[in-house]
Amino acid sequence: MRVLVIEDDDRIRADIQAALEASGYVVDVEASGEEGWFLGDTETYAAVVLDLGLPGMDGLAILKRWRSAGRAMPVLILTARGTWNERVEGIDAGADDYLPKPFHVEELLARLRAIIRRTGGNSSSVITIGETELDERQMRVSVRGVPVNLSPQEYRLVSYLMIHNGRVVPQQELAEHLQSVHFERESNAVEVLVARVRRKLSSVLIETRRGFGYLVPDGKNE
Amino acid sequence: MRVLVIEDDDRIRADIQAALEASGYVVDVEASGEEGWFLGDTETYAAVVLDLGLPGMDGLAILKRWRSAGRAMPVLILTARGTWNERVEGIDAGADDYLPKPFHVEELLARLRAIIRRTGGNSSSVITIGETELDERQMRVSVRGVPVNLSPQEYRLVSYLMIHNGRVVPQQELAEHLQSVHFERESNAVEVLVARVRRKLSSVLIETRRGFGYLVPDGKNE
DNA sequence: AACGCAGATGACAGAATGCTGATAGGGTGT
DNA sequence: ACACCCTATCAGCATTCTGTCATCTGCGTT
Repeated sequence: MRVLVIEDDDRIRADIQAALEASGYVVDVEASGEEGWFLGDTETYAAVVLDLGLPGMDGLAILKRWRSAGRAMPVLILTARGTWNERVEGIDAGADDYLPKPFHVEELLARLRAIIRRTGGNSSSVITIGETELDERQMRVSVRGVPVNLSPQEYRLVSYLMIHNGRVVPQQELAEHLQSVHFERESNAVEVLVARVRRKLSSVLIETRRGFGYLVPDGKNE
Repeated sequence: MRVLVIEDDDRIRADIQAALEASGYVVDVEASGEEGWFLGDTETYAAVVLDLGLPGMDGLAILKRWRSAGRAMPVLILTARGTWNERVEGIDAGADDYLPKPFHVEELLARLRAIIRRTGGNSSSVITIGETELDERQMRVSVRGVPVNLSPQEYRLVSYLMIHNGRVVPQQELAEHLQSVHFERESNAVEVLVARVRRKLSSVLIETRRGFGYLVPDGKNE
């Protein structure tokens, strides 16, 4: 389950990212409104957490541009100004829910789950690439219909790569997403992880792009 | 049987809550319209008691949003203004019954029983997964037809997992739902609870997703 | 063909996670 | 006051996870 977070406050953004990742989401974060808009316009997300008080392009403007371009993913709006008017404005612009700051991360998680469920995030939570299937709701990976027992880190790796299928993901990015505080210097933890996953999946799902990163090929010609 | 009460008057709310709990319902109370809407939208209730004269989001607006989002639980409307017009409006918005203030708690109980009975015959109150059966109306869990004696906490755990079957539920979320507030990561209460439930059910209903949470697999019938 | 280096693999140990039985405090009904 | 059930906590145990190291492998360049 991939979620986009657009929030300029470093602290809040980090908090949200940590909480979402702890809940098993794959998180893209963005501080700038422009970059955020671009990502939401071009990538596919299960949901978006959108701050209204952004420098540059305003949150509401972003939302309106998405909606008028036909992007229908559920959007949860954050704002410091908790006025009723603003809430109405947000809903009118096409927001699915609204959360005034300050908020508890737990509430953010609950509301996010709610809007994802409401917009049918259930049905579209299975990604199939070749013989490998990823069920995000059950957090389960199967090859030829047989469930594979993956450790948390292994699952995160596979889901991240499969969700970003068709794109070369740099090792650096993977390492950051796996966020294990431990690796500092020249660690080959990612490589070890990839090896473990490959053995368990016994398939050619993950390709190596020497010098660049890893790639799960596009699943669109099936 | 879980019931949601949305009413801003403290006195009335407390009265209703006391009466309902005395009748064996599990009651969530909420004074704010927004929070109430959110709960009704995200949680599962056997019925809702909804006051119309709420500050913030109006009762009718709440009801309409639920209905247009497909939430079908029976709703009993309360109002101080006992006009015929308003009654029609409420019914149009999707209310199942209407009770003008002031009222006797006995009448509230009777009408609540009535609308629950009326809409409760539907199949959605029984969930079967494998050999395990959850009857939400009777708040009873059976394995191979044999009723299992569960404590309140145990029942909440099982019902929550079964209602959310097919989805990995994080320990954190479970702990919150069991709403014993003093949960930190320093407690393994959830694990203990799961262990007890497993022993009582003597079945493999609840799977562990190490590092993520617990999962009751899909029952293929939803 | 040789070489250098990014990546792959196997082994290992400390850490993390979950399970279980025992215990005790709290609440309820008698 | 007493007995009983429920439930939170603790401690110990078993298992799994995961980063690191040492050592290969093989790709791509020279």
